[in-house]
Formats: sequence, structure tokens, C-alpha cells
Amino acid sequence: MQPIIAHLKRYIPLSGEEEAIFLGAVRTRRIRKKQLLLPEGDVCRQQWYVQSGCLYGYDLNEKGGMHIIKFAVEDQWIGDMHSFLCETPSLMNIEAAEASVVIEISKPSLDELYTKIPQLERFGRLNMESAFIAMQNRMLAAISQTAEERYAAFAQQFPELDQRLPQYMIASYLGITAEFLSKIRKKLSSIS
Amino acid sequence: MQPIIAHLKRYIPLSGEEEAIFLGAVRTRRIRKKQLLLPEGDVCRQQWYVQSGCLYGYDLNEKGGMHIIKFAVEDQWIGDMHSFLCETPSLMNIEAAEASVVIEISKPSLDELYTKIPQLERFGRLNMESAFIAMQNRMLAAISQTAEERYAAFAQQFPELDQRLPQYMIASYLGITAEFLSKIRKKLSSIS
DNA sequence: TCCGTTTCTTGAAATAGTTCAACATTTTTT
DNA sequence: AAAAAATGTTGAACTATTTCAAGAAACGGA
Repeated sequence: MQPIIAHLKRYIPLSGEEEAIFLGAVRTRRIRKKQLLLPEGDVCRQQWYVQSGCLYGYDLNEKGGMHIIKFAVEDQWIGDMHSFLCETPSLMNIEAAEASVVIEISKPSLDELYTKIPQLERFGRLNMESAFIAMQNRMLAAISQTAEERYAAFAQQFPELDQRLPQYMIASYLGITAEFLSKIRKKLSSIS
Repeated sequence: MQPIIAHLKRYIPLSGEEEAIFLGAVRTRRIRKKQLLLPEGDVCRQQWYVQSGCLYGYDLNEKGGMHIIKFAVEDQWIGDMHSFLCETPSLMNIEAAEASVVIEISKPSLDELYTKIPQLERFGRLNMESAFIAMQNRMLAAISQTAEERYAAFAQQFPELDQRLPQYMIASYLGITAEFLSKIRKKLSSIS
């Protein structure tokens, strides 16, 4: 079975016919490393389900500094939700950290699917609920923990990402400089 | 019309009968200032819609330090989403910053309402989408801006909250100490 | 394999934010 | 109106984190 169908079925039941409708409304794309799927300023007209590889979304401040808002690896979704829902220019850039395969779904297709397969509303709600909880936890960590605590928690929660992604991206995700993360890693490794 | 019905109707259509079903499933409660609606460790079995007043949710760290996760004023919802959905002990305390009137809805009632009024799924999704976007913006601010920038943005976005809530709560929400916020306010007021 | 590019490390100096303690101000209660 | 409680201010010393600069290591492509 297609990974994305298995993913949907973890939340809601789908008939064979509905699976076909869904698959008819999406498109599979192969993305090369560093390819920019969404540049800041464009309206985000798709959401992407990562079947393999890794995408990330980031914001650039005036000084050109990058802040990673989200990583999406296998079996996760990414897109600029605000831009997508309100059809306003995106504040976030989305690009590939690795060569990836994604399932792309456009807003018109998604709106049509919500009509044809009403239980997708439930999927959308459940999916959004868990994204919200994850974001809230990350926000709480950002306002309440030191950089060292945040990194230790990150490395424990996502050991694979900690290996897989370059240090400067992890630092950006945690809201610290790459240099400081280097020092934190050195300190933690000397302890354990 | 009841404020909560007007609130729902801003997102989805409801028939008179559905309004009655909804109102039959909820309960109005009058809350006094400092009253604790949800203590950390309890399962959060309700969501609260604030009709008037202000509630807030916070986390206490080992040292007893408070970190405010959310304020909810008139026409906003609050609850510990993770605890509510997974029926696990809450990590967050919810209490009243002011005397308030809330509409309380229990999880069994909500589940039943999702069945009886299917378009509530859509409301749930839309509501969760905007909560997610707000949380993501706050997380981004926390990892990318200085305390002064975050406070200036807060005061501009929520001028009323900035007046209405004690400084130590705003500081906690922004992830800084009350003393430092005092210094920031002094500096900003001397500039403008 | 070698070269160029990207990523990581280290230290010193600077800045942002915290802590503590004492006192001032405002709000609430009696 | 006075007393008590809660909230806000200030400065000094401290800690966390950034910035910058220079070099080291790792990686990817001809």
C-alpha cells in the first residue's frame, strides 16, 4: 500500500474507492537536495507529505539569518499553513535538506477532497491537533529552558535527526548559534 | 444570541435545532479570580470557552518558576489539548486571572456533538489551524527575536492585554523575568 | 585523488538576560 | 483610613549566549 494511504488510515477509515479518489488528487514529485519548493513571498498553494528524505521550512530575518521553523522527515507533512489557508504571501521558505520523494496536494484538490471524503475533515483536525501540541511543547521549551536543556531534549527525542542533519540546522531549529551548539555538544560528550 | 453560538457561526452554519443541541451539551460557570480550574496532574476533561474575563494556562518548573503557555480572553478557548485528547495527566495548570464566565464542555459531550453535528469537525479543524498558526508565530519569535523585540510586538498586537494583565504574567508569557521586562518598558517609554 | 566547498571547532571579547536584595508603588481587605 | 498583600523598580554582580576571526575537518564532484 502507498505510504500516504497507510498514513491516512492510521487516523480514519477509507474505502478502496476513496483511496483511489485521494490518489487521483495528488502528485508524486522527486526533489533534489537543496531544491527550493516554496520561496518566501509566494503563496503556498500545496502541502507536501514526505515519503522519503527530509524537507525543512525556515524564515530569513533582515540580516539574512536563518531560523528553522520545521523539519519534515518520512511520514510527515510540511507547508506554510498560514499562507496556504489565507492565500497570502508565505513568510517561510521550504527546501530539501536531502534528496526526497514527496506527495504534493494543491489547495483546490484538498478542498474538493474534503467534500468528497468528509471523514478527511477529521483527519485534518487530528493531524492539526498533534501539530499544535508539538508546536506548543517547542514554544514552551524555547521560553523556559536553557540551550543545553533544549539540545539534550532534542537529541533524546529525535536521535536520528541529531545524526542526520548538519549541526548548523539543528542550532537554527533550537534558536542558538552553530558555534554555541558546538560547545554544548563538547560539554555533553565529555560528561557522558 | 449566546456569544458562543455567534462564535461557532463565524466558522460553520448551524440550524436552530443544532444550536439547541449544542447549548444542551455545555454548562455555564462563573469563576472567581485565582480560582484553579485545572491543576497539573489531573486529566483535563473539559475545554473552556471564555465568555468574559481571562484565564491562563501555565507550567511550573522544578524550582517553582511559572511559564505562561496561554492567555484566553473573551471569545477564546483554553484547555490542555494534550491531556484532553490523550486523557493523560495535565502538565499545565489553568486558572483565572480575573473573575470570569466560561462555557464548559466535557470530552464525552464534545465527542457526542461531533457525531450529532458533523460540521463541528470543520469548526474543530479551523479553530485548531488558527491556534497552530498563532503558536508557530510565537515559537518563531521566541527562537529568533530579542526580549525587547518580542515585548514590542506583544504590546502592539495585544495592547489591551498589555494594560490588563500584571507585568509578571506578561514577562512569564514572553519567557523573561519580570525585572527585565520592567527595564525594557522603561527603555521603550523613554524612546517614544 | 585532489580541489573546492561546506561544515565544525576554539578562544577571546562583547552583549543579553538573570538573580538577588532592598525599597517604592498600587491594590485589596478590614 | 489603615494595614496587609500584591506588584513594580532599581542597581550591582553574575551567567548564558553571541559575535568574530582563524583554522581544522569532512564531503562531493571532476
